[in-house]
Amino acid sequence: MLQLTKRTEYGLIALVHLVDRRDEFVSAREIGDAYHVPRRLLAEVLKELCRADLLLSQRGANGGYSLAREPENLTLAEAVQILEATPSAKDGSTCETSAWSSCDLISTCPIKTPIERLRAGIWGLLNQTTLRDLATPAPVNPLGELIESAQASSLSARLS
Amino acid sequence: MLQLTKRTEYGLIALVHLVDRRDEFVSAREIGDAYHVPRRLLAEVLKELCRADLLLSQRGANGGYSLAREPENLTLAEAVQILEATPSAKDGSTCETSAWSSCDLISTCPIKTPIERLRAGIWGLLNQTTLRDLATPAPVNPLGELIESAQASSLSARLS
DNA sequence: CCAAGTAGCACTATTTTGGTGCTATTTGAG
DNA sequence: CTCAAATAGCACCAAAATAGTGCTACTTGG
Repeated sequence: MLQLTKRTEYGLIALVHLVDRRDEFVSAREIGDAYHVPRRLLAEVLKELCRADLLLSQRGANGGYSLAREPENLTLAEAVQILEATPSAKDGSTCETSAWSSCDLISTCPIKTPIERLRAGIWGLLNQTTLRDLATPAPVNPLGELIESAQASSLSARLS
Repeated sequence: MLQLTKRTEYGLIALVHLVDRRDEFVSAREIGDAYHVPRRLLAEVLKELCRADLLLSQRGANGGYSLAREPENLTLAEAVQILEATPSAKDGSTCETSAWSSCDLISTCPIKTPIERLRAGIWGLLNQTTLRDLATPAPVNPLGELIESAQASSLSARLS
């Protein structure tokens, strides 16, 4: 099931924040304070991202988190897949068979139900968009174009 | 909050089903039976779509539902917005100020938080895709291209 | 040694979701 | 005229998901 939850929101905020601080370890406290996000919950999300090897962690004083990869080759698909994962579905085996994993979605890809096509489309968007795209305000990325079109069509929709 | 729920799934299934039955009234029973969807729940969803003027309804024997518009000019954005609407947020005033309405999303469109950009991107995709696109198996539509890219990238992801 | 961190897990209150019950109304057909 | 098959409109419930917190253990720089 596609869900963009607070966990995802906090996780993406943190990831974007870390883009500007490469080769540095940033604490959960700092990020939480910067965006007025519940510190403890954010910490929990960061731990998840760390377990999934999207982040590196440094324990102890002056510790914190840092991107484990260049923002250019970290797709939102990866991040969202981790952030939206149900805590119950963390056993690795059922993780891959969930409705949201790319594999079963694609393996049955003469797609049947409409919602599966829609999910696949959104998945494609997430796969095309990197953390760099998300962090860059310029509209020269997949997200940018789709945001443009959202603007246009919503404007016409307001007139109906 | 973006959520693709069962309601949305059932609603989209029904809408697609109705594409092939223009100028005809199809009962909730028929659709429910055809896709093994709980009849009562589907009926509830169809009523919602009807209240939102996406469907026309005919009461009484031989009654049912029919598309109120050509599939070409019914965007998924509209459908999803209605189907995902919380029953509590059905008061029309707060409906427009929810995080998911296009208007407030766009009005503040020097977008701030990452998740808002992401939501706008998904919204753009939904705005570009019509019910016709969803009903058409051919990949000559926005969804199709993104599904292609989902296939490609998931394949490469499997190798990592 | 200690303060500031992360690691890990369990737990709770609230909200959301999926689904059902019930009654009223409409309408075509026998 | 009556009945069966529909939609219309609520209200309701159980189960699941979500957001958030508590607590303890471990690590590490100063």
